[in-house]
This record gives sequence, C-alpha cells and structure tokens, in this order.
Amino acid sequence: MKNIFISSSIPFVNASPHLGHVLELVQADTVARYHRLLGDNVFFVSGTDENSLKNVQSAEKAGENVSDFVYKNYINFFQLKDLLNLTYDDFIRTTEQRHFIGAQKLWKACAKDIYKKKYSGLYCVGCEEYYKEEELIDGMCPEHKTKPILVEEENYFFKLSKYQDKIKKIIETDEVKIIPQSRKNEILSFINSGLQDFCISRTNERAKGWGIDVPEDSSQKMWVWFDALSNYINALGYGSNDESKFNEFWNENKDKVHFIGKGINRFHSVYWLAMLLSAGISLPKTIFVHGYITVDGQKMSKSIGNVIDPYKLVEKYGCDAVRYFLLREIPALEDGDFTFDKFEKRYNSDLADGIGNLLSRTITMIDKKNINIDKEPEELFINKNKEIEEKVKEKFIYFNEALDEVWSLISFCDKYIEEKKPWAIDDANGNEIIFSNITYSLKNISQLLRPFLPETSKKIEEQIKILKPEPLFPRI
RNA sequence: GCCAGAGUAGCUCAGUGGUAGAGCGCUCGUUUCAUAAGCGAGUUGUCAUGGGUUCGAUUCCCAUCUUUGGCACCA
Repeated sequence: MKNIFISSSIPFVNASPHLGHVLELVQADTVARYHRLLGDNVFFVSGTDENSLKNVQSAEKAGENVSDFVYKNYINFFQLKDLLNLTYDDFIRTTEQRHFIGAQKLWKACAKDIYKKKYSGLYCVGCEEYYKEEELIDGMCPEHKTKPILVEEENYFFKLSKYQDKIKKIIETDEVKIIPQSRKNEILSFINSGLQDFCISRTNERAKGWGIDVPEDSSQKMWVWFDALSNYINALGYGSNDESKFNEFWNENKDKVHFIGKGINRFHSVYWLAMLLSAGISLPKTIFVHGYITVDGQKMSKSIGNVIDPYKLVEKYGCDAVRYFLLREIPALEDGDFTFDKFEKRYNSDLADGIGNLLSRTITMIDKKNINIDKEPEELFINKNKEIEEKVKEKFIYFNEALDEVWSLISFCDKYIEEKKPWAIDDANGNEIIFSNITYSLKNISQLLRPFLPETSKKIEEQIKILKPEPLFPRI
C-alpha cells in the first residue's frame, strides 16, 4: 500500500462552474477511485481560489459584498461533489485561515529568494491593470480607449532566474513528469527562452484590500498565484500545528499528481517547482495537463452564450452519463467538443444500447428461464476478460481508450449471445454455461467501470444479484 | 511575428515508402432474449494544396494555406 496525493486545480469563483471545470474533477476523481481500489492510501483534494482581484471586480459588477459573492460561488463549486459523485477527501478555500497560515509560511520559507524592487508601468485605472506598450492601441487602453498613466510601485519579486537550470533538468529528465509530451515541450521552450524574476505582490490599494498580507509588510498583498499554488500543501496542514499529513502525503511521499488545464501549465511546471525548491519542499511527481472543451467547435464563453451548466446536464441525463461523456468522448489530454447531439448519440449507442441493453437482455433471460449462473466460465471467457482487464490497466490514464476496451468486451458478449441463441435452447445445461460466461463478464465489466461510472457499476452488481431488470440508461 | 502540434470517410480518430482503416452515423438484410435494442452486409475519401526525392508517397523533404497552443508577472 502506498500513499498517493491527487489534486485538481482550484478555479476562480467569479462565476458558476461550467462543463470544463467538471472535466478535470471527473478525471481526477476517476484516478483517485482507481488507486483506492488498488488499495492505495489516497488523499484527493480540490478547492476554490478566492483571493483573486477578478473575484473582487466581479462582485462589484454584481453589486455584492465580496465575501458573500465569493461564498455563493464557492457553494456552487463545492456541491459538484454530490452532483458528480466525486470523492475528494478535502476541499480548501483560499480564504480559510489554514490557507493564509500556510501561504505565509511558504513565503517566509522562500525569503532568501525574495527581494523588493521598484516597478513602473502603464496602468489603466478603468481596467485596474498594467498594459505593455505593444498592447495599447494608438497609446490608448484597448478596453476603455483612455490613456493609461505611468505608475511606479515598489513590489516584491521572486528570483526565478536562479532556478532556470535546475528546473530545466528536472523537466528534461522527467523527475517531474509533464503529461503529455507536447506540454512538456512547451515548458522547455519557455524555460529556454530565459526565466526572469517575477513580481509576487501588489499594493493593498491595487488589490483593494482583498487577499493575503505579505508577511511582515501589511501594506502589500501576495500576488494571487503565489498564494494559490500553496493550497495543495496547505490542505495537508502545512504551516499548522500538526504537519503529519503534510509529511505523510507530500514531503516524504513521491506519488503526487496535479490535474490542471493547459492554460495554467506554466504556473505549475515552472513557478510552483521553483517555489518548492526555494522552500526546500519536495516536488510533485506528475503534472497531468488536460485540454479544453469546446461547444460545437467554439470556445465556451459567456458572451457567446454557450456555457454548459453541469447542474442542468446532470439533471437531464444523470451523473454517470455525464461522467461517461467526459471520459469517453473528450480525449484525456486534448481538446474535445461538446454538442447535445454528440452527447445523446454517445448516450444511446454506448449506454442505452450497449451496456444497458446487454444487462437487460441477460437478466431477463436468466430470470425467465430460471437459469443457474454459478458455473465456472469457459476458458475463452476467462482469457478474454483477462486480456481486456490488462488493456484497461495499461491504457487507464487515457480514459477514452480504456473505456473503448471495456466496450469491446460488451460487444464480444452481444456477439456471443447472437451466436448461441440461448432463447431457442430448452436444455438448461447449455444455458447454464452460456449465462455463466456472460454474467462472469458482466461482473468484470462492473469492476472495470468502478472508477469511471461508480453508480452504474453498483447497479450492474445489484441487478445480477436480484435478477430484476431495470433500465440502466433509458433510451432518449 | 517567432516556436511547436494538427489537417485522413458526415463525425471522432488510428495507420503505413507500394495506390487506406476502426467506432459512431447512414442504407439494406436478419433475429426476437432485450431499452424499436442485438447481429450481418454495404456505403462514402483527389489521406489540406503545390513542388521535390524515389521504380513508387497519404506516409520522407521543402514551400504555401488553414487550425490549435505557447511566447511571463494576464486563470
């Protein structure tokens, strides 16, 4: 039995969750469940990033108190757990006390690499953001069409440059493994372009008083990424009175996996590693970078109005149907596309007509003909099941391919039934073997599906036990 | 602009120096245990475009186009 730490990234709470957030959570959950089934000691954590200035701006726009606004959205994210049958062991909000303590401890642990520097830039008051000269249009803010003002500010910087060679080597040698390769290449080329120190604080004024104080300098707030990344270890009690979990699952443990979206790879694969190196804390083992979900080929965005609400989707189709679509139709490490048409085709052909129908026809015949299914399965079936089991294990992390293998076993069973025509057999003996083969496979399929579709897996087991057919997925 | 990846049947993708495959969809046939499901057969492609290397390229090389991503203090 080994310890495994698994994290999802922590999304901003400036809006409700969409299908893209759910993709990552379902992927991470599937892996967490898989390892628990293998007997590993899993700690799976998710959370919300609540200190960003974006949250403050969104709250203001909505005319709400920032804390209330953030809380409301936090609830929407947290409840995804029940919605999608997720199994995090902990959920950390970055406005929690434990996170503040941990973030500040990490800052202090990096103190030798932190220094103060004057920074000047073109600042748009409307956007509350700095712009680079080349981003301006005719010297004006592209958003507000006003002339930005030259602002000078003294901020804290982190000596990222110092870690360039070290990080490069760590990534090249897969000491920290970035999956897939293309994302690793991207990071390497970024590093090769030269790492510069980065700003890790902003003035209280610019942060609107929202965020975590820089230790021993309450005139500044920590830049949101510096605090946010530490959530992973803070959830394990880093900085608290009892750091035993932190030691057990992080510092003295190798198996640590971050699930992130492609947009935040750099923060994890470069900044985070540098911060940990600086603080003398051990590094994650794997960074698993997934893609984004488009809707009918377009980016999901509020302005287009094509944002898919996971709550509505689950309400309409059910939890496992949504989990199945995300894991089967969206390639694990690339972008994928959602449309209701694709969703329903997938649902009908794989879930209703595939596993659902196979179970249904099997149970009905066993029940009607009162067939004994306790016979030893034939070698053909034992071998076939073993073969699929191994393939699923091998391809597991490429969820779509692993599920494809499970479905090939379903198809194998359907063909076998067709060939044997058990409905035309009166002889109980012949049917006993046939259905022992099939139920043996169905039980196996149920086992294989446990991490992916936990509810469905349970239902299959139950139906075989009580022999009462109940559609797993009613056809749409 | 620079760098990297991708461009193969309606869709999602696999693949190979010797004139292409899977699943889904669709059409037809067939079975009846089943959620009008299952099974079988069939269907479609200038393998992005233009050159080059080669006896021969979709597969190698070059260019072009399209597309996706990265190009730091902005998730």
